[in-house]
Formats: sequence, C-alpha cells, structure tokens
Amino acid sequence: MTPFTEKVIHIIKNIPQGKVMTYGQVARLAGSPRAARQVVRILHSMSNNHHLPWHRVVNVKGEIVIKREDGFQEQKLNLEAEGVEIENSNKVNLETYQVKE
DNA sequence: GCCATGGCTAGTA
DNA sequence: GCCATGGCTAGTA
Repeated sequence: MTPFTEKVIHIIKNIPQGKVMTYGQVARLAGSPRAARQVVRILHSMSNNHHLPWHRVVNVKGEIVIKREDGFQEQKLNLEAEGVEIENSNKVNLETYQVKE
C-alpha cells in the first residue's frame, strides 16, 4: 500500500456519517489535485471493502455514478439510511451535505 | 491499460 | 461528448 493510497483511505474513513466528499476533493486533500481518477480506481479495487464508507464519495455534481449492477442501489440506500436526501433518484445536494474543506 | 473524474468546448434549441 | 489526467497493477522480459 503506497502513501497516496493510505492517505486516500484515511481521508475517506474520516468522512462523517451523513456527509459526502467528491472524488476530486479526496484527491486534493491527499495532495494530488488531479488524481481524481486514481481515487476512483482505489475505491473500485477495494469495493469488497476494508470497512470503508465508500458510499460517501460522489462526483463533482453530487451524483451517484456507479453502474446499476455494481452498487448503485446499495450506495443510495446507505446514504438515505444516514439521512442524506437523494434528489432526482441519483443526486445529493452538495451545498447541504458536502464536507467543507 | 485501467478507472465509480472533471473541465472544457461544440453545437443544438 | 471529448480527452488529459495520474497513481497503480498486471503481466512481460
């Protein structure tokens, strides 16, 4: 496990319940502003997760972007269970729910 | 060569 | 809707 990967995992683990971060935001906090896709890759490869609240990471528009076969419903249900409201069946309001930096 | 992005233009309405 | 981005893995040598 590389330092960048460890940082990313640490950051995601610290997203509070009922809050979300974007892929790019996680990358930025981990010190690589343009490595959003790498954050995606890490999450994807760890989808059989190490107790990671992966469902609290969404894209820059607040959308759930997982394919249905993977965990779309799971992510949605997990978020709703924490009190996060889903608009238009796939979107969270970042104004309200995104962790401020 | 992968990836669950993101930021930009082109081009429609 | 295009494509640059980047850290990592797979898989060859």
